[in-house]
Amino acid sequence: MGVKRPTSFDIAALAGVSQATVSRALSQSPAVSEEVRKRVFEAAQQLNYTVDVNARKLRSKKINTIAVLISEDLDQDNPINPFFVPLLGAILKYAGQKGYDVLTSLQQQSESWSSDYGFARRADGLILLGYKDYDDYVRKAEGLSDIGEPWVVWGLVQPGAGHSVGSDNAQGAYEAVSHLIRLGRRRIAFLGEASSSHPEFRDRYDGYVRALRENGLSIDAGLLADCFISREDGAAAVERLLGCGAVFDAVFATADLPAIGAMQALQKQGRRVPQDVSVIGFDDLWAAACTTPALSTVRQDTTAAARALVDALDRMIANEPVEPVRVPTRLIIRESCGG
Amino acid sequence: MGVKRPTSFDIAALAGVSQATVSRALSQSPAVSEEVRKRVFEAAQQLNYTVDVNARKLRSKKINTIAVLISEDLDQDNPINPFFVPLLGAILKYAGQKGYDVLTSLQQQSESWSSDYGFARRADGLILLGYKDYDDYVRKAEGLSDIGEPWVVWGLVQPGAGHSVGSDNAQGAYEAVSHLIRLGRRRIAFLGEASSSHPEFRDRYDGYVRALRENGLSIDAGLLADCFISREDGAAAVERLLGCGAVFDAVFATADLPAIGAMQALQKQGRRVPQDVSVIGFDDLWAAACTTPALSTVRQDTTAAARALVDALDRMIANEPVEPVRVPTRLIIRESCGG
DNA sequence: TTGTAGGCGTTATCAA
DNA sequence: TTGATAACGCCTACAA
Repeated sequence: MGVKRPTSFDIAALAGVSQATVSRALSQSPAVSEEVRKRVFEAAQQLNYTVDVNARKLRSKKINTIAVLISEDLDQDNPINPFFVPLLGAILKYAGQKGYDVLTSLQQQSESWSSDYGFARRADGLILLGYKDYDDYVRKAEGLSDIGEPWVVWGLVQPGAGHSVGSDNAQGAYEAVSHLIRLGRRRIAFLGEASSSHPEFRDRYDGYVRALRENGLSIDAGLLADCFISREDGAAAVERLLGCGAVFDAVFATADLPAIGAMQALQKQGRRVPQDVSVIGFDDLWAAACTTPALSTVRQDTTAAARALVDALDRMIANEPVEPVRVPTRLIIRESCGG
Repeated sequence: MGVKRPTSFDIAALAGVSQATVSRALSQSPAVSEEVRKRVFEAAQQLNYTVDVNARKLRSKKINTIAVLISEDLDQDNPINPFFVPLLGAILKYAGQKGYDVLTSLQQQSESWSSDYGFARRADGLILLGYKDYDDYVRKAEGLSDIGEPWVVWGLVQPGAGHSVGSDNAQGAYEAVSHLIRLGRRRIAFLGEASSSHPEFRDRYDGYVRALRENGLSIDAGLLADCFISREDGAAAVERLLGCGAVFDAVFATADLPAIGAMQALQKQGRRVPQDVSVIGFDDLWAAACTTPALSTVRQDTTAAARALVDALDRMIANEPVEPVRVPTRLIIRESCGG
């Protein structure tokens, strides 16, 4: 209890060198002899010394910290997009390997990202996951760019915007829907939101359309069900479709949660999955393997995504040019689509 | 780009006061007139000024940061105990409300917690989630206590150890098993690990035993299946039981994941859940509502847990006495246990 | 290769 | 209530 923390001067005294040499030795400077370095390390170990990161950050202006801002509320009563979870995990892991500390913050309401993180010298750069309000997001992001604060956003792969990393949503959707068609499905419902305020979902819709077109199938507006990313949304969307008397033999949902809700609703209405209706989701949450039947889905590669995000941020921090990254997806076939 | 960051001296000049006054005004010191405070805030706003947190931490010795150390690897290929996820979320949320920054780290291997976080002045205190190796954990934790570093651990409610918060595991298990008995189940299999290196599971086992005893049922060693917390473990455990010809009409698993695996294995063997076998899990992961049948389970209250963890740490940081906390659980009845 | 000395941007201790 | 002034613990020219 109450151990007084040693400083680099204490180490210097013990090792019989100057404080500056201690600093150099501990920060791996090449300009220090092997013999001295060893003495310094021993002294440090003996006194249980560790560099005070705050003094270091203040003096060196290198923060060595990444902030991950999640724009949703994450807890038991108010869960976030569960896809962010493995993504956050992968970011923590990879950033840690690269020597970054990671500060994670749930963005409750409109705070100012730039003053809270950039100007406050809390982090070298920001990774943004999710955006409740797209316009608000854009405004804040511009604020970041204005002050030259490095940031990367997940999901929106905009041509020209260097600071974005996302899955190849159109291609992933295209492959999923093509697979359904190959299985003989012809009337494929789309569960999702095609509004412009969520470009990722828009891209998935485009992939859906392309797959249909290339196979000579037309888009039936009666098979498009607006739906966001909760299980309840998916169930409600299916019930709406059935209520309107829509006829379909497959469902493609833009996320796993609504896909699961859709399966549950179908089964409640006596439709068999996959015999009567095939279902494919998007994300590959771990729970996709827990449903009955197990859910086929388009897997987003969170490990690759995390690497791309952190690497991009790294380069921006180092003032190097950055290209947008499109992470490939992979179709995971389980039981829910048959075949 | 490259905007030069203003310092408190710039604010002082603009507001026509001394730098010290700026500091006092911005840190809500009572010793500053309303009129001056207002001028200072306006100047700060005008120059887009924010306190440099590193300088503040260095000088004040208050870090205002909590570190959450998760002793498991968290990503797509190597998922952690999914229960930690909403818990982490709730911690992020509550700690954020209390004004703490939260640093999260996946502990890959044996690092020294004390030097990395305490002595390095990275965080005021640590919250520990999970422990791969119990003995290693104990050793490191003792290292923390030796240097007077505040820390709280989730899960192990040890009498006497002030720094622990956990669910009331024994009571939760007791209620679940009692419910099964009330439903007429008599041969209740236990899926879990009763080893001493995981006291939480041990407590759940004790609850199981107490419920049986109080109802005049005896413990049948043939119904105890060793199993850790993955879905595969649960499925394997059930297959082992069936393979041995064990007869049972209910399964209580110490976590949701093995409970889900158990249900899948049972169904694959042609046993109906809940008609032939009732199943109850532990945790109430969100996926519990996605299975068929939906999984009954013992819910751990992550919101309350997060509050207890952060509050306890808070008090330890302030050098106040801390009691161990036992967070109540709640039995959630869905379809998998019948009735 | 090492030492000296100055400063990073605050907060805290004095006087005034 | 405010203003000088001295730390906080380290990094980094610059000089030796």
